[in-house]
Amino acid sequence: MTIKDLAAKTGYAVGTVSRALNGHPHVSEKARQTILEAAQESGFQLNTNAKQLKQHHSNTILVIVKGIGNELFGEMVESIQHLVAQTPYQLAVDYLDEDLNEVTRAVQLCREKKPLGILFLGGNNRNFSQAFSSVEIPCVLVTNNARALGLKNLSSVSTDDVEAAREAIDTLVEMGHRKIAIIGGDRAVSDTSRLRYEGCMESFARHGIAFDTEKDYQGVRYSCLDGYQAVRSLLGAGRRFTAIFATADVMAIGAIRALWEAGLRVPEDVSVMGVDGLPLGDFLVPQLATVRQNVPELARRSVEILLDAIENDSPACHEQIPFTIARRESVRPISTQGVT
Amino acid sequence: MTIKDLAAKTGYAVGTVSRALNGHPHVSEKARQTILEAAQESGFQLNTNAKQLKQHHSNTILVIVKGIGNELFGEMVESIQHLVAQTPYQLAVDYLDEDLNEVTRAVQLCREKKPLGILFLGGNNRNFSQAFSSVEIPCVLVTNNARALGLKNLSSVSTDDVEAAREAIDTLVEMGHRKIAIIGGDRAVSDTSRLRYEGCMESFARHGIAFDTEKDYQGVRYSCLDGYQAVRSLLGAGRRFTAIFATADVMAIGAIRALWEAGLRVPEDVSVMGVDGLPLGDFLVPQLATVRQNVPELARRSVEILLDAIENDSPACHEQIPFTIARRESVRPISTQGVT
DNA sequence: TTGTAGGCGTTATCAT
DNA sequence: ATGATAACGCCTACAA
Repeated sequence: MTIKDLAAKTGYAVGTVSRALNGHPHVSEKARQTILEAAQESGFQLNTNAKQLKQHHSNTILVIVKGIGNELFGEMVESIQHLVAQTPYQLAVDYLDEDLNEVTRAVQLCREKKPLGILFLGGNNRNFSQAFSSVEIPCVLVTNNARALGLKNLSSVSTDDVEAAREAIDTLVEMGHRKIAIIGGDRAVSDTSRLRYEGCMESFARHGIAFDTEKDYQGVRYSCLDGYQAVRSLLGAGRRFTAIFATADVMAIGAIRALWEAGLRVPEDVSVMGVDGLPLGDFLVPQLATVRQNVPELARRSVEILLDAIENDSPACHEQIPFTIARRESVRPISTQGVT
Repeated sequence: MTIKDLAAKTGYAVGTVSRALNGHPHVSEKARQTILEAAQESGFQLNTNAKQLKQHHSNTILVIVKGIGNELFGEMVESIQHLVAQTPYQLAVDYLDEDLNEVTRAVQLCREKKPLGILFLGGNNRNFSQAFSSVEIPCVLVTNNARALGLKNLSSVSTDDVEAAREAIDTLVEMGHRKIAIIGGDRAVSDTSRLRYEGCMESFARHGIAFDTEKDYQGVRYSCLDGYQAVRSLLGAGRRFTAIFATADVMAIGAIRALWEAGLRVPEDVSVMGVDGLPLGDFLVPQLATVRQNVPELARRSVEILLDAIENDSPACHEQIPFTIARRESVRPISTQGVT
């Protein structure tokens, strides 16, 4: 069943059928009716390949999600769908494995889908500096700050990672903690991990707290298991602390379990704070203290900035969205004395 | 940059270039070298639209995942990728919202990608009985038993939901529990929910335990929040029980939180068992008892059955993969006396 | 408003 | 082994 068959069936020419099907102007109401009806009845659908092959641009906004399994991105996609549904544009979502190159993928999808703009959910600055030059449509990188890249068509909307980590540590310090261990990502690989590490160091410096990165920073992957193992190696190495800052909620969850197995209670013996604000954290016992990213706002500004760039050719800009520190049950104030 | 440009550049004809690029036979070693090199150098990539438009079948195996956010499927996709990587076939993964129709999508993707076969991760039997007839390639539905549908080209690999639920309840009963509440899905909507409910009832019947579905079965959605709310309404309605069986781990997590807020400890006051075997469950305090689905095996058999159907035209078959009951910290035996 | 025809980039079928 | 050429299904000028 092709557009030709539909043409034959309705007595119109393929051109008219195409126009009717795509809601283009210059089609009589009668023709539109007849054609749409026939299409409906026969279950006809346009062949995307032929369509995209021919079209020089669609009216699609593309979302490239890096890393399925990242719950935060799941929420964000929902928000984005909501927002874009209120515009004349279509949304296409593409999920990519964590370890694949999102920019390479974008280049490919640009040729295939010819989107109006791209929203990257997650990504690595290095990939952008290497391969982004051949992307010419406006894009927004969500989650990372891309200002330093200085790319003309790449905006960014992110949480201030340095500030977020600094405030997390500030909070713990305010509560009386001075011996804090950090479970983060690999700073050599992930921009975010590096920035969060820097934020931690700033806070330590301001408070005159010594921190032994070699011994009290664990650079691991973002998973429960890695958080669990990180705490075990800290404890195994004889490190002692009254608080742990994990730069992702999932790592914090693993950390809590490892502490529990070692006979340490949260928050009685050790306070634990994560980052992200996963919905799951609200249901844990104890509820997980966290640096909560403002997902709806990240989504809203990303879409706004992208649309503005598409419609008004606005130049790239870089925004940071405020976060909030959620002091939940997994942290508690301690007297500065009682350090283990 | 098209295949024509490459032809001009290398001095060969487009036909030769196409063959070389696709690894087809009847291309001289010299031509292959020259062309591949030129393609490499200029970063040329085939246009998927044109390719798929022309091809009458690809060598792709398609995976349609229904419901991002389902961690179990994430694991399964990984296993599948591993397995298919050892075959000459390519894998394409398509993610679909929970509430969209996976069969409609399959029909569309068949026209677009012309895959050799499809693996459905999750799906609704009703959708299959309605719209599957126009799919003609071999398919495997993973997670649901599709035997009853009697479709010639649809196999299935699943966990026996009736049996799984029955054994879960059996386990709780063996531990001395007789007052058990159930948090499940909507039996009118989900096949799986209905079967698990039946399994529970079978176990109750065998043990001569009365169960008041109206009051002690909560049909909700599969989320932490729904599990949480379900327990609150149970308690609010004055229901008392020594154990809860939640037909998904995420609901169990929410349930535990609600119990905790009501001053009930797990497992001291109430035992909780889930279904799925999410990796996360291992890191909770208490570790979540669960009916653990055998994900690697589900993946392995699904792929094997699909390949067998593709390569040998084997008829559809329906397998159940054994599960295991993981008695973890969230359940405990009680004396039959001490019912709250 | 409607019809006609050329071409999008590729594969595949012919010859050569 | 290689080259020419006709589709694939659709969009889009342009002509009517």
